[in-house]
Amino acid sequence: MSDGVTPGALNVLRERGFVKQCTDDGALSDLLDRESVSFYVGIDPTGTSLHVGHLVPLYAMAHLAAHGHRAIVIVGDGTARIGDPSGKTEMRKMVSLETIERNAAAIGKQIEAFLSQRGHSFTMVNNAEWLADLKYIEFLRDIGRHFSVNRMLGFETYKMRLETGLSFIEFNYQLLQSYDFLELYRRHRCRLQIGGDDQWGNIVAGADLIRRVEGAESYGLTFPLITRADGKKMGKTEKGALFLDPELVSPYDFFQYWRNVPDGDVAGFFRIYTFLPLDEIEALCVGEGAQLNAAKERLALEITAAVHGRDEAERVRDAARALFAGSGGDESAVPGAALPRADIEAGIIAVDLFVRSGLCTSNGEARRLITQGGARVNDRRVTDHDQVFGAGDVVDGELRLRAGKKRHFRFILE
RNA sequence: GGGGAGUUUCCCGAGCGGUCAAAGGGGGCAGACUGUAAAUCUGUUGGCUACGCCUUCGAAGGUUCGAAUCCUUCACUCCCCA
Repeated sequence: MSDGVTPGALNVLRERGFVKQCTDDGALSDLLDRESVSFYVGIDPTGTSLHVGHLVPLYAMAHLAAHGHRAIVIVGDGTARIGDPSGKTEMRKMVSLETIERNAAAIGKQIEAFLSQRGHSFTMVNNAEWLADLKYIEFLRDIGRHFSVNRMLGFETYKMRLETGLSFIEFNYQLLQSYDFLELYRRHRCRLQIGGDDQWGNIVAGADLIRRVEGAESYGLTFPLITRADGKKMGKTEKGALFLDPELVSPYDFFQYWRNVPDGDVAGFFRIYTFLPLDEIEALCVGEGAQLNAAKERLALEITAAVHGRDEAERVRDAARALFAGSGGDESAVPGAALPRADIEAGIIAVDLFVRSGLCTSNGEARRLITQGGARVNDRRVTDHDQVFGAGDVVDGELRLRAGKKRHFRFILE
């Protein structure tokens, strides 16, 4: 019996909708109730920032940590050099070593920021530690012999790739990930691996390997693939993925993404992407119409707080309110940029203004926006492409642009 | 190694010597409606110093007054045979 363990961890995950598949529900539940368990999740360092897709494992980690279990994260340095074919229809691009290292460091920081907010910590390991110096012959003899090609070919992920082509290097990914699990078991007594459902095959293979080599039980648990009620891709915006890095996606835009989620997703997203107690979630989501709309604001607030901090979340929430409800509150969190005083005094025509703000990507687009009546400056519709804005249009040191109903931008005079 | 099919604008997918910035669908954007939702309807959707010009149809050359469309070479993908 270890100290600090709160029972019911698996149950919490299940109730909140984190569990898609589990290798042995009962046994894992018992284990988690009995002792502090080291568990791991692997994250591919394919970019400089995590995106909302990574939020599910992050929340799962936080829940498990809250129950006294210890998180290990592999930002797959060694495996990233191969690329996991699971769920992919095409071979993944290989990335350079330096890129991987830089990405891994950035991602580590984000995980750290997320977990530390709730007082949790985690261990980050680099699987290059044991993968880099593997000897091929030894690996084949000690590890490879436990894998049946026949069985692997039966896995859905490989079957799919057999149609389109699967290179040998990718076919080995499962062995390496299994070996990771084994090494973590040896080094940290890691008994549980969690991951997306596309990882099921790899996770099970790892647990099998540990049983064969070490004669020990270990477990795997996968999360469901999160989809949206409207069929849009989760976390995808016009501009691309919804990243956690505020440099890539402003907290305001991050907030707005959740604020505009389809009705049918609200309750489910509350359970996965917030830490609110279930009864509170239920109470928030009972209504429809205006009530549900209000619940969305809360949803957006909570998620933004978990990622960017409470203060920032409230700031952007207030800004959004000011913009949409016209309550005239603090709008400082609305995305904007500085505008040199001299520029505005010289006068800027409408088209240029919108392009410069980034609200439109080309003059043509700006003209179209104006023609279609979607362009506003200081809440007045712009009707002429060449309308000139000058110092006299500056209100409270700002020029406020709007494209359509939802996209806002502030030019701040300096 | 041999034979066949293919690579088109954000995606899918027509086009097969001029009338092609390239049909249609999806997606995006805007308008109406609304709850900052969904559904629906309408418009729009390469760029520009804009009745004209420039860039785009895997890459590079060539034929032609003129090419996404024809020829040559290269790259990649898929299929069949070994």
